[in-house]
Amino acid sequence: MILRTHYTGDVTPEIDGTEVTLAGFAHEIRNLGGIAFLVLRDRKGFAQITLVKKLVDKATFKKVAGISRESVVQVRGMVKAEAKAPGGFEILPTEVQVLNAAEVPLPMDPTEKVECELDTRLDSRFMDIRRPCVLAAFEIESAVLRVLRDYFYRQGITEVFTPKIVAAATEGGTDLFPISYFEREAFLNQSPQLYKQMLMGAGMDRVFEIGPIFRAEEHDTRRHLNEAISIDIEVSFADDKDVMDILEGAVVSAYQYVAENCSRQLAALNLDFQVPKAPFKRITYTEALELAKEGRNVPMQWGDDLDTETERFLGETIGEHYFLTDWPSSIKPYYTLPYEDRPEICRGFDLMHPRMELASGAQRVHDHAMLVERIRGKGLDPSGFEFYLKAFRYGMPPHAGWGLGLSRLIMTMLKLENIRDAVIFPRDRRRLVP
RNA sequence: GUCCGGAUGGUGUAGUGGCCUAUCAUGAAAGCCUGUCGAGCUUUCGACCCGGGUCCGAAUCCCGGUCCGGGCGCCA
Repeated sequence: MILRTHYTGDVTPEIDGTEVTLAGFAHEIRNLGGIAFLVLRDRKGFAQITLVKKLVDKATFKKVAGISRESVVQVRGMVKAEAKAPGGFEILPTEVQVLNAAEVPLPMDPTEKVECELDTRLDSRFMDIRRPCVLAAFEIESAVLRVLRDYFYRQGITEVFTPKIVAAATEGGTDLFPISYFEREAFLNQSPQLYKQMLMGAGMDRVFEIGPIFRAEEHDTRRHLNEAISIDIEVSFADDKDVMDILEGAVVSAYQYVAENCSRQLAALNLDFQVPKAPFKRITYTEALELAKEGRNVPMQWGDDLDTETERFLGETIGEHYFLTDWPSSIKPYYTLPYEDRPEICRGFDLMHPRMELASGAQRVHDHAMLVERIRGKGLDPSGFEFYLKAFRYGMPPHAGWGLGLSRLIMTMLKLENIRDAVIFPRDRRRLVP
């Protein structure tokens, strides 16, 4: 049996006289002597429970006055429209139950009277998420996932899951987490890349996956974590330009849906929310390098990866989402297809937000011989990729795809300072608990 | 990994060799109070990251460690 009839957010002055049962947390208790107020909080807002000493029995008044903050309470009572109360209504209780008392002192203050450091918040994340502005980000994340799935299904893309426990440690340069797999060593996968490409060879034609990726890099920044959720797609008989259109559409749909459906959460975050306009600017790597050289006077060679400072400069200069295209083949992975007439550049692209990279993708190499050659060219041994290469020998359609970091999308969308604010239980170099 | 900064009640902070028996806010405990909405008022409680050193004297200076924040690097 559900222990509430209404969420606080569903109660309005218009239902004056209705009996409701609310359940949630004791946000604050203010006892003024002859009158006491209990503010009950649930995920949709607050409700003021008003106890007038003369009107409620002595035991109830005393019990409410003694409730510790953040205890779980259930309140049955009458809705009364009341201009003096926050939200224009209050609840006159007939019954107040403490379902589970909270210990004191609290590990942090969910009412936000006192600031709290991120590390302290993460140590008590369950309590941190009781704060409306923290909860709002995760509710928006859920909305984004919902609309993206919807967007993919509308385009006839099939949702799949690929393994997170893998044998290959030879995919590329990044560090993998080794794990013990019965009598063998295995690894946590850093990307579904090879698997979603194999599914193109399987004739699934268009697939997407939303799932975790693991990177053992010892990076230590506000925009990297060692466990992240990646939104990946792969599309057959499509090129880089086609999947860039899909990516741009995905990002705009996400913003659009949030703007239309998450006003309460956006208000909790106090955001001035703008939906980006498609089409996004597309500039080539070479153009970006020129722009950076002109604007910043920093020695950068063609073929260097763009450093953080250059990325930031480009972001400030362009000021909105943009694609960086036509990268040097040397700094993109082996599966990125080089231009036929100019093999020094390739059909790889990054989707950039002014603050950081959000996604990267490419038209892929689908020719077996070229793929083997490209793997060798990166100093890797093709024999380690046999399970993958096999799919390229029996009919592999031309294909393209991308991977988008969910938390970075949310972080930039909601102007969060730290990626840890966009992940419920983040995993970084130091944090393994909770 | 590296550079810079930091660690003081449950939480957030003040403090730059003696004035620290450590500031303020929040919190907690007790009391007063009938319209609070960060309620108000009174009383009380609660802290110098760990180890070593310098000094008559260390929260404060030095060394080592641990942890944290920010920048960069790394991030096929």
